[in-house]
Amino acid sequence: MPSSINYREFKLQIDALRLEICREIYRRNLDRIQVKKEDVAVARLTAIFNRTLEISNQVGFQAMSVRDLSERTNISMGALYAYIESKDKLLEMVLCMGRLAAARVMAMAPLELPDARSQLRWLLRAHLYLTEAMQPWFYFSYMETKYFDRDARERAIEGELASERYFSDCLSRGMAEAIFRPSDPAFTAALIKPMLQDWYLKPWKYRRRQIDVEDYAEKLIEFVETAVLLQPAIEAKQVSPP
Amino acid sequence: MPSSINYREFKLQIDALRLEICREIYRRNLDRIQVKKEDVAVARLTAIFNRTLEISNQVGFQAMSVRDLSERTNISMGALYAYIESKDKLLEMVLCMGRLAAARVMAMAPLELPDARSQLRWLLRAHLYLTEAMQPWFYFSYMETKYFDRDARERAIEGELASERYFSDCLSRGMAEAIFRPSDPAFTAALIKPMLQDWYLKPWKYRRRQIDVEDYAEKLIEFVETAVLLQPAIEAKQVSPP
DNA sequence: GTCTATACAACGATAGAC
DNA sequence: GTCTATCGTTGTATAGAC
Repeated sequence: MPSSINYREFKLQIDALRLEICREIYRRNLDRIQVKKEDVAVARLTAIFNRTLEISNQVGFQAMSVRDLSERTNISMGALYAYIESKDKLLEMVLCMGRLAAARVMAMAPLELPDARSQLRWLLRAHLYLTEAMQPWFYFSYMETKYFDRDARERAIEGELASERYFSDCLSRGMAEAIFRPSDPAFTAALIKPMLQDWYLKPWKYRRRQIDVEDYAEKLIEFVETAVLLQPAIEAKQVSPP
Repeated sequence: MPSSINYREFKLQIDALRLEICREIYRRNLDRIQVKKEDVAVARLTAIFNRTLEISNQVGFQAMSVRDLSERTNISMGALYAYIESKDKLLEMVLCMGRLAAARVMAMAPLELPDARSQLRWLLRAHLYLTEAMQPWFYFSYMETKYFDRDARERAIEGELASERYFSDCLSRGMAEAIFRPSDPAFTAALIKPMLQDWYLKPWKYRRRQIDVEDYAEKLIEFVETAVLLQPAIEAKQVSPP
């Protein structure tokens, strides 16, 4: 992935990735899934995952009955259980799908960025674009974490902390390069995280205000850089009133 | 409330407020509550509300069975229903409690603060202290909003937007006073909000790092002021490595 | 591989004794 | 004002016909 990213291109890569990942999940769970025709199974599994996120993000995973899921996917109760074994295992597979996607995207990072500032920009953009492309999954994961079993909950928390570490490392680097203001990098990273999460947690707010991912990315970068750079950009753009 | 606030004092005021508010909720719902001895009823209602938040924040409001609540409050199913009429009405009362508290606290704001900078500081502190003192309610309200009925959901969203308006107005004021950097005040306010919310949404993270409300308030104020002030404080404190 | 029909547990809520 | 016992409903999951 080039260091300057454009959402449209990014989205194409993600969409390709997703098909691949659903196929991988099917293969990983061959013992639990009764349906043996791979193409049939992968297609229906994908639909099942998407509907699960859809319904859960409206009424919650607990409140989503398997009957609901059966109706919305047009798969009968009996057939559905040939794919998912149980509601708990369904959750497990859905979570696995997002984790795989996130890992693959981070692996797309350019190995060396010239300085901490461009690295910070890349991190912010990549985070926003990924969570935009897979908004339902990230929203789901955030809102349902507390209902997960211990193992899944710990993985989710580890994910949160790991992504903070990317930022905290980048901030340390910028301080070492003497282009970032001295501060507590772990804490600053902890402040940046919720601003990134707001994008996928309250999509209604930004849709209403007609702000898209790229607008959000640009403005967030401006805000964070002003707080973090030793010499923030002088170009103080005058904003016209609404 | 003085313009410089201390959490300990703030907490005392909130605790007094809460008893008052539970009594008011009892009186508002006299027709629905079968128990007529006010002191008995208010005491038990308070316990019911607290346990409801406790259980819901672990397993979710939907998954909390009234039986669970009955066991944890040591009130039998029959008796419980003499207080709450239905699970839905219980939710309504719990939400009402928090809304009343938030409104009363905002009414505590000092009428005139000398400049936008001290107003911004007051707003940040008041928000953090209130949500710390009533963390279970704010966590609950955030996580359960999407399950509310239309009316309650709209109220919750209105609350979010209203609190953003406080910040956006303050930012506009600061720009007019020529002490804040020119920028889009609504968007900056939208970025500040999730940093405030992180405090009550991920208490585990800050407990783990031994950061209390006052630490958080101070550091957040520093971060926001650096991003927002035209001439940020020069005192770039060197942070000793951990 | 998919369907309909059904088993069994847990839910919100209420009746009636005390 | 509080309890125990019970109602009808809805949930997850499965059996067996096709």
